[in-house]
Formats: sequence, structure tokens, C-alpha cells
Amino acid sequence: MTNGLDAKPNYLNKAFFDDLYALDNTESEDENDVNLFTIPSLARKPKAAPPQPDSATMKETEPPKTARLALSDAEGKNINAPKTASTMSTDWPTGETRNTISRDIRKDLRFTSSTPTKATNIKVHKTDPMPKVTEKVKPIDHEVGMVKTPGPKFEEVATKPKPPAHLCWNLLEEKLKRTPKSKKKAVVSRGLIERSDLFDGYHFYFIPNSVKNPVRLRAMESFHEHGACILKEWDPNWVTHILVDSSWNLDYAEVLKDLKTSSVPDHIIVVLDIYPSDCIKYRRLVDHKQFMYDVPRTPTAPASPPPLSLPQSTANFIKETPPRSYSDSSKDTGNELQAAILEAKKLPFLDDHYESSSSKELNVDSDSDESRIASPRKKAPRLRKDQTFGFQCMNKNDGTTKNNPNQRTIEILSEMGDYYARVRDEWRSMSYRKAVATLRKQTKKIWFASEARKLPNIGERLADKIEEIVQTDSLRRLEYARDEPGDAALKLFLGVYGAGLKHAQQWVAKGHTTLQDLLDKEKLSASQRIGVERHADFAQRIPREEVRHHGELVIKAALEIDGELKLEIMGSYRRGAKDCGDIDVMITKEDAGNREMRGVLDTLTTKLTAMGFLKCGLAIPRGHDDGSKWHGASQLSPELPWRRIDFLIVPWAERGAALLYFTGNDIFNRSMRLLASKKGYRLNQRGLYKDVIRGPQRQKITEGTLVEGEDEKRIFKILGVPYRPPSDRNC
DNA sequence: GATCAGCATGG
DNA sequence: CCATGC
DNA sequence: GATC
Ligand SMILES: O=c1ccn([C@H]2C[C@H](O)[C@@H](COP(=O)(O)OP(=O)(O)OP(=O)(O)O)O2)c(=O)[nH]1
Ligand SMILES: [Mg+2]
Repeated sequence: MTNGLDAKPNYLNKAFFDDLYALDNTESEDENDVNLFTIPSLARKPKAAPPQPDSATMKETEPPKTARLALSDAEGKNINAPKTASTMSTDWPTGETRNTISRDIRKDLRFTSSTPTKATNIKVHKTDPMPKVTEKVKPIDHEVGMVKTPGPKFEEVATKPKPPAHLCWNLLEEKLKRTPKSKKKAVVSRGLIERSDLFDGYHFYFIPNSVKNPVRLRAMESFHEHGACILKEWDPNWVTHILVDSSWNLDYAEVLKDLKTSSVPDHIIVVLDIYPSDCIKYRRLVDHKQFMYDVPRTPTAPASPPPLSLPQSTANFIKETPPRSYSDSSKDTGNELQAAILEAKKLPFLDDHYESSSSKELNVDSDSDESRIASPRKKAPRLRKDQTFGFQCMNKNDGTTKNNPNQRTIEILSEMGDYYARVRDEWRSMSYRKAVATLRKQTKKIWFASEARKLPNIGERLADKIEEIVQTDSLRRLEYARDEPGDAALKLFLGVYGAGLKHAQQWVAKGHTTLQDLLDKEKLSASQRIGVERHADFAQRIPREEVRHHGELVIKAALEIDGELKLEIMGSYRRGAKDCGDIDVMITKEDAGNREMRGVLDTLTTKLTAMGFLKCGLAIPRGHDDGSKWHGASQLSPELPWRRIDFLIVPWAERGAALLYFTGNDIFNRSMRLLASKKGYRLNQRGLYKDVIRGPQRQKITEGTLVEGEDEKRIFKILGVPYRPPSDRNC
């Protein structure tokens, strides 16, 4: 009941949150609580000349995107799956833009490039070949059923009659499978589609031959629309081209391995998948023999990687590893293995249960994307793992990564995870995060896939990758991921408050490249407009000190309204971050209900606006009595940038849950909530609820009954999670 | 093959 | 309802 | 991608 709030005098806000910090003295800086509210000094003069909002970004010049295929049109509108969305990105290289967002990447951004990054026929990139025309240019008709030109075929390449349907991918069907019901209609009735007979008679077989990668699926669709058949199975009698995914950096041997063959017939062309993309781009069949389409004969990994033999790799490993590891390694391995097993045996739920799901493994497509590429590993039966293992919220996440023996592995896997997040592959990204989390917990170095595989949340694919990292000190996929063909404009637009994937894609598809374009040519929602106009401001991180100033100003104003209000700066600030993406402020009051708080919010925001502190609202409660949050922008002084600021009003009874929620981080929250739901609870910003019944699609049927909402710590306790001070919640 | 958190606000 | 954000 |  008593959580420190009740007992202590509410001088300012300190008392309110005393309990939060009382026990976490461990290593969290007292700085943020103790000192913060003692004297809300308001003398804020801008310390130094602040960096002026850089309006240059608005005028960035980029090559015109004129003559390009209309691919983007069709796809911008049709790829609707919010979390799995994708578009074609068969237009490759261009520099990647480093993004500074952290959660945003993790969340689910896919930086598609539905529009080629480079102007197609305007200028030729230095690495771009001058495509040698091996055939007449084929016209491309923009509407289905328009004039088709029979066009002569490239003589070197034998074309073939259309193969039976069952040998081909049914792309529409695959696409529908991956599209939410609500949007299927849109997929079926797609608008303008770029078509041609460019690839008529060509039968493409993809490596990896999986349709689960949405980007690849889109590429397949595109090639199909240009006349190609996309074969579902490897059959030398039908295939004319093998298209190797360039993002995989595979070498020729691996291709053969994937095909389970020792050689590919001469008449079949083996090229990188950028080849057909280029053909489309230039609207003609370019010379496939150009070096840039070659599938390398030797591994492409940097630092002279071993000949990629994962399973029996001990020999290679010894060669490739630094001297010292020679002897240790074997020991380590043995110890580690045993340790892992011993550890595993200690765990609850362990009943030596053997999983029986191995059947799917070797099947062509059933496994998740690209599965077959990863070495066909003998399936070691595997022990079941502790179920609460691998929950991020169970760990102390304070960013203490160093001194971990798996440091390098962690680095690389994290980078991969970030890459997948950027690419909007949310779940894959999450898997990488989880794997990294379990690696962090290891006290010994993981050398082999076999060891890695035994750890929670590390499956075969990641285990293989871990071994590859240890051996080669890198991961081939990452080499590609690093210079991902990100569309600069898309990334720019995704950085606009109020604009997400949908709008960004749409705008890119329309050929916009700068923020100014949006202002001039697009209908923007109110908040999007501000998001565009203030992009340069909002993109900047906020120094902790400035966050504190904003917070103190708000607190002072609030207390002038009602001295009993309790406010706290939340979010990354409470977690002790040196700089923050925005300012999060929670407001509550003893025994207040939502209604009362709502009144406070209105008067407070009105007052702060009148003061000139709040510059605008971006998302504010609709009704009169409901509503709990206020998003807007604030500014301390004219020289400083506008900052994003969020208020959360909280009924007294919900303060514990709200504290938990608003402290985050987001990953931590999701982890706690997932754990809660696995234990039959429901956790949200209002409280922890019990006896929640979930229906068919795991939808909640029963609200559940409130168990705890007042005390943050007790929520931890009930869920069986060791309490984590805010600074340890950076998952 | 389903799941990977749960909710608030704008339009 | 969907998109976007926390 | 991993898990059930
Ligand atoms: O998807 C989300 C995003 C945020 N939050 C919670 C946790 C987070 O800490 C808090 C504030 O959100 P914000 O976006 O401000 O994140 P932050 O943790 O404060 O980081 P930043 O420094 O980017 O503001 O809201 C969630 O629960 N889920
Ligand atoms: Mg924040």
C-alpha cells in the first residue's frame, strides 16, 4: 500500500518517487532524483550558441528520378502488411545512411527502395557497368494488354516454353498468404503495373529459393511481370537462369551446394539477381557476363575466410584463430559444453524432452527463409529450455557489454539485428536481439555452433552464424547489409514525425526526394506538416541537461496550478541517458482520478502554451474527460531547437504501472508484458491484471481483474522478475 | 502455422 | 478502420 | 529467426 508516497511530505516531487530510488542505489546516479527537484530553478539561459536548425536538409539536391519504371507505383500501394511490408529493392547499390534512431530501427522500419535510388538512365554510377546491349531494346508497355513487341531473343540464351504451373511459384497466392485479410482486396486489384515481355522464355530459379523474404518476393513478381517464369523447384530441364541473391554474398560452391549438385549445365546462366533488375532498369537484356553479375568462385568474405565448411570446421578454425586460442579453444569448448549441459539440467521444466520437429528442416521451402543455405546441420536433439529464460526483463540491462568473451560475436549479431530492423523485418530483428541477449549472459566464449545451439533463443541458423563469426571474424551477410541500398529519401521521410512507412513509400514513389517537395506538393496532416517543418529540430538528440530544464519548467508551472501535483521526467531520462530523443513527463496527484487529471492537463498545456514554452500540439486528447496523453513540442529559448515533449497524466491508482510503462525502454516493456501474458496476466500502462482469458487469435476476451497498479516494484514481484532500477532497463 | 505488447490519437 | 506513435 |  504505502509506497513512500503516502507517508512522506510531498515537498515538490521528490517524495513521490522516493521509493523508486530508495532501493536501487546500486549504481544509478542519484543525480536525477535527489537534486532534481530540490530547487526548481528556472533561470535558463542558453549556454552556448546552439546549433541552428539545419535547413539545408530541406533543400538537399538529389538526382532527378525521371525515367524509371513504374514499379514503385504498383507496389507502394499494394504492400500493405504493416509489419511485414516490403517492396522491391532490386535496385541495388548506393550508400547507406546511418540512422541515429535506436528504437525506431528496432521497431520495424523497412527501408525499401521501391524507387531506384539512382536515376535510371540519367547518369551511370561509377560501379555501374555501361550495360552492353546484347539485344534490341524492348519497349515496355505500361498497361496490361498493351502492345507487345515480340522482340528477338538473345541467341546465347536458350529460351524455353512455359513450364507447367506446378513448377512455378504462384506469386499472387504467396503474396496473399502474407497479406492481412483486410487488405487482400487491394493486393488483387492492383493498379498500374509495369509489364513487358523482356524475359519471355526465361525461367528463373532463385537462390535462396524462398518467397518468405518480402523483398525477394517483390523481385520475383517484378521479373514475372516482365515475362519470366519463376520456378519453384530446381530442375535443370526447365531453368534458364539461376539468380543468386546478392545480399547473401554466396560463392559458386555454395550455390552448387544449395542445388545439391556438382555442376550446373552450361546452358544455364548463373548470375546475381541484380542482373534482371538491371535489364529492367535499362529496358533491355544486358550482357550477363559482365563481372558485376558474377557469382564469385571464391568466398567473398573479407579477411580471407576459410573455405566455408561449417560443421567439420575444427581444422579451419584452428588455422584461422589467433595462436593463443589454439589450446584454450578445445578446453573451452569442452568445458563450455559441459557447463551448458549442466546448466541446462538445473533448469526447471527440463524433462529431457526431445523435440520432434526436425522433419521440416530439410524440406525445400518450409523452413524459414534461406534456411537451406545455412549448412545442413545434423540435427542434434535438443533439450527444452527454461521458459522464462530469454526474457529481456529478467536481466540487468545496463549496457555492460565489455569484457564479455563473446564481444565480437555480440557486436556483429547486434549489427545484423539493427539491419533487419532497418529493413522492417521486425521479427527477425527481434530474434537477433534475443540471441545477443543470451550471448551477453555467457561467461565463456562460444566457439561452435553446437554449443551455441544449446543456448536459449539460438536456433540452428544463428548458431551457424555464430560459428562463422568466430571463425572469420565477420559475417558475410553483414558486409552487404552495411552498404544496404537504402533509399535516402525514404529514410528521410521516415524520420518525419507523423509519417510512417506508408507515407514515406508513397512519397518516394511519387519521386519526392526532399522535405521541401513534401511541403510544396503533398497534402500533409497537421502533425506531418510540423514534422516536416521541424524535422531538423526533432532529429537532434536532447542533452540530458536540457531535458532537465524542460522538465523543471513544466514542474514549476504545474505546481503553480496545483501544489499537490506530482511530476516526474520519464523515458530515457529516468533511465539515466546522456541524451534523449524527447522529453517525457508523467503527471499525477494523490487520489486523483482520470477526470481530475484531465482538467489539470488542459490547464497546464494552456498555460505552458501561453508562456510560449509549448509551441504546438501534435496529438492531444479528443474528448473532454478521457484521454491520457499529450504530444507536442516545446522550446526553452528561441536559440534552441524545438523539442518533442510528451505528457502522460495518470490517476493516482495507476501510478505504479504508469511508472513502469513510461520508464521503458520499449523492449523492456514488451518483454515484461510478454512474460505477464505467458503467466496469464495482462500488463499495460494502467496495471497488472489477472485471469485474462485470451481467445482464438490470442485476443483478449476477459479484461482480467486488476491485481496491482500502484506499486511498480510489486508488479515486478508478482511477475517474478527481480526488480530492475531504471538504469538497468536498457534492453 | 501462430506468435512475438498493448494501448492512444489523427484522419 | 488504418496509420503512426508511445 | 526462434519457439511452441
Ligand atoms: O513502442 C513503445 C515506445 C515507448 N514505450 C514506452 C517506453 C519508453 O521508455 C516510454 C517513452 O517513450 P519514448 O519514445 O520517449 O522512448 P524513450 O525510452 O524515452 O527513448 P528516447 O530517448 O528516444 O525518448 O514509452 C513503449 O512502451 N512502447
Ligand atoms: Mg523519451
